[in-house]
Amino acid sequence: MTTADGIAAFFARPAWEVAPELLGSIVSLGPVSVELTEVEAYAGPRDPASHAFRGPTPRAAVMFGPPGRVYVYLSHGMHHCMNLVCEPAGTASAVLLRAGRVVAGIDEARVRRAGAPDVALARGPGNLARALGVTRELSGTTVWGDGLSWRAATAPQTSSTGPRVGVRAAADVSWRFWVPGDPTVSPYRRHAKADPAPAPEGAS
DNA sequence: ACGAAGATGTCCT
DNA sequence: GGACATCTTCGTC
Repeated sequence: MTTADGIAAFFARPAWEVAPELLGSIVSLGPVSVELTEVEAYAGPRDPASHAFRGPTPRAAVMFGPPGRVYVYLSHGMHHCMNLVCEPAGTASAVLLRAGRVVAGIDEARVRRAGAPDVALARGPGNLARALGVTRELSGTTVWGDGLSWRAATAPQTSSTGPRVGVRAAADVSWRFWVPGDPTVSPYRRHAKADPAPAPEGAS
């Protein structure tokens, strides 16, 4: 899994399949490395919550490209969010990196996230990108080579699943995956205008 | 050209 | 649980 071809093959599958296997893997940029503890899958044109839902717009075009690249977008005008592109070129899907634990370069991460406790340095997609130093300029680059790098998990992680955070459409598709009980995982927040959550089984 | 919504984070009550 | 900052993106006119 260390060659470019091997990494590309790993990502050349549907995002919902890749996503849980990303838990425990490590993304690095410069001095900072983050071990992923929470991710979300987005399935492209078939997924109303995906930026690729309406086809290859300028912003979403990267997701229609080859796997193993990064898709970075600006959320609410201030937060960068980082995704890893899945599936072969022509098919769009991606995994949003929602949270992780800083395992290298923690001094630099503390500077970038001044005031945050260590467990929160990379908690939430905007904070993860900030701790890592990821900006839109990296969108379209691969996770191998000089800039970003990625290393597979050394052992499979147990994962919990649940609805994705902050999405209005397809609010209850269980494509969020996280390491159960890990303090670096972000809290669940439902979109204010999402359909009401389904009633729990047995509720009246 | 215009405007509404947004894969968020933080602070407030 | 709710408000709001902030500005890009994209659909619509």
